[in-house]
Amino acid sequence: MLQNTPTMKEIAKILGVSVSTVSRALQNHPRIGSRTKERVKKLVSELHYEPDSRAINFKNKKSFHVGVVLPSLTEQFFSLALSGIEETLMAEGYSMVVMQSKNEYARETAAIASLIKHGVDGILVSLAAETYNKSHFYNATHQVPIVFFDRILKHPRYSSVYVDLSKAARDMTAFLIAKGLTNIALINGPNSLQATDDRLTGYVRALKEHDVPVAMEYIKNVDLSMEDTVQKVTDLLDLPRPPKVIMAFHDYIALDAMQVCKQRGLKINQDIYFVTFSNLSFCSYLDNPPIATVEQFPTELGIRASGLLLNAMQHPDSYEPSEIVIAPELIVR
Amino acid sequence: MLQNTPTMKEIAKILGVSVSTVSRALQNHPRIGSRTKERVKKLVSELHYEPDSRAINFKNKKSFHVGVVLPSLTEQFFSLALSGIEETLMAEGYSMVVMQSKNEYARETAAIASLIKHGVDGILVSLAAETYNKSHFYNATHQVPIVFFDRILKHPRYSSVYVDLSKAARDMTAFLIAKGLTNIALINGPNSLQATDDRLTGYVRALKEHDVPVAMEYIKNVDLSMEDTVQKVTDLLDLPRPPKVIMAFHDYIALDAMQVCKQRGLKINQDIYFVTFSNLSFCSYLDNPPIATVEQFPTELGIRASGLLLNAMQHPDSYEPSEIVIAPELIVR
DNA sequence: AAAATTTGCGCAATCGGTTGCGCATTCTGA
DNA sequence: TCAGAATGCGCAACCGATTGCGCAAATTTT
Repeated sequence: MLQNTPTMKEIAKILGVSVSTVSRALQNHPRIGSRTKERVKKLVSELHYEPDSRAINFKNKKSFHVGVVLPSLTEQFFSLALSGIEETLMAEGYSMVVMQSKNEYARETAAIASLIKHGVDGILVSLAAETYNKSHFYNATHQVPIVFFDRILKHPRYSSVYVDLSKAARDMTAFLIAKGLTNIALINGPNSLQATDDRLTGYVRALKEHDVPVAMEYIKNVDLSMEDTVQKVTDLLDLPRPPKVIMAFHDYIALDAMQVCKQRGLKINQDIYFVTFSNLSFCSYLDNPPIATVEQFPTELGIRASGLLLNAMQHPDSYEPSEIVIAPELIVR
Repeated sequence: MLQNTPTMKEIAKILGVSVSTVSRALQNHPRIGSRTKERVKKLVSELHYEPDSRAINFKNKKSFHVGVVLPSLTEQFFSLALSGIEETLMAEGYSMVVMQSKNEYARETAAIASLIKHGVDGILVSLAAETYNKSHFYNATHQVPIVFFDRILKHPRYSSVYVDLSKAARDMTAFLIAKGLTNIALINGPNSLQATDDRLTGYVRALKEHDVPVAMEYIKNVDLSMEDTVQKVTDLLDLPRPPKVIMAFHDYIALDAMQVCKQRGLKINQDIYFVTFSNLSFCSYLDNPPIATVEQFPTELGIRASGLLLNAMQHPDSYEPSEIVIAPELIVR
């Protein structure tokens, strides 16, 4: 059923010319006669000849493929980033090989190895939550340039693009304090991520700047399971002086937390308030959405990261790792 | 900064053996002495030698890449399908090159052409809403096997995997009638999609089976813009006998439709009911979610489609196009 | 009409591996 | 001790395209 396209050799044989003539005819080389060019082109289109891209990539030592490794394909944040990446790469003739780590260290390592094996020209990575050991990147870097985005690896050797979450947390906290809401709990992400640090830093800084005491019992880290979220929220609500606001690092965490609150008879946006760090579209459809959130511009993140990588791939000699920090935007609903 | 790995030639020269010996030593060929094998492997690991995948792919006439073309990366349905595809392909050593058509014909054509150029071994496609002309697939098929999923192209030449939406619509309609809700409006998708036909067929069939008259003014098609949805819902509500239920082909369409209803003072799940065809996770967080929906098993869809494609790629000679129909599941909340 | 160009095309190397075949050398058995 | 087998390794072709160089014929120049 699948007929394979002919090779240049076959074209050449039929026409009684050499392979090099066919090659040059197709490139409109000036030293090939116009009569010959026409004959070649005619036969090429008749036989639906297509050059073997594998052969060309081999010769050129390029594949025009970029690997993308991210925690999850189904999280809207990464989908949006991926969409930006795809558009940017397509415009430059590159295509995108996508793998998900599912936040597992083993998968991430396997993905990087697989990408290298498949011969990508560069890699974009957003780290898995589980990744403590980073040695797989140090090896991979021998082969191709790597750019980190969002969940980055701070290291002078790598380029990275990320959102200033410290500022986001600081602005958000300041906003809440200004509204008179000072009992702010922070439900933060896994400690392995730089972003978790950053949010905490911004939160603490804002509290101190406004002379609000930092209550350690208000600061929780959750893994990404629903059970853990339920547990931590329960802990918070059971405190002698429960928080008036819950600052959740992710919209889905906030949604789960809201369920817990509702079950305990608390009215959202009345007895307790929520704010989050990811401005996911569907939250605007909720009857009682979080009162404020942070726009992190995921698509922009993807675009900028691909831009850095394209630059690294196209000018490998002059490539120097760099860092792009995107300013978050506080959104009050 | 990026040091390139040595080639076999260099390894061979250092060791004073031939390239073929190095190659065979790395493959544990029985005719190579164990002493030599060790020397080769030692040097190989010292120099961090990695075989050039482009050379190997070239020789093997395989790239172990599969192209995936879908309307959007940011729609949860396709994200889930993509996730299933990724897992299935990874398990077999294939990786996935993703491109989005954004429902545009031109982008879809360009994507297919680009994938062929990049030398993928097979392609998975979910059609763009705008795609009326399908000739780009007929050409591509000369090169590699193509499998359609969800938004399929019915043609004996192609394999396809899709959900039986006719049955879904029929079951859903029957469920509503059984609840005594007979004034059912259908907000359907673009006419270019097979799924749109199927939903209409199932809807009409169920109505007829239960002797409910089919009201043409209850049947609307929307493009994927919010404005159009608002317009069509307004039209429905302005009817002398407005519908009691709105059956929306997509959750986001339902959400937009709900907003219109709310603005007109209608109470969701009281004055008017909603049902949808896509069981997106966040709807369960709504205070008044659609009373029923259809699980379409998008991940399963992706898995099955990749399975068919893997089979086609691994056994190209015995490959015969086939069709997999997945049964939808009615979910009553 | 001879010399200098220009035009048209083929030869062969190359990219980095894989693999069939053949040639030594060593080992085995009678 | 000597044929036959087993072992260890190299030569060279090959995958499909690109490209520098060279050679001959046609064309232009003097």
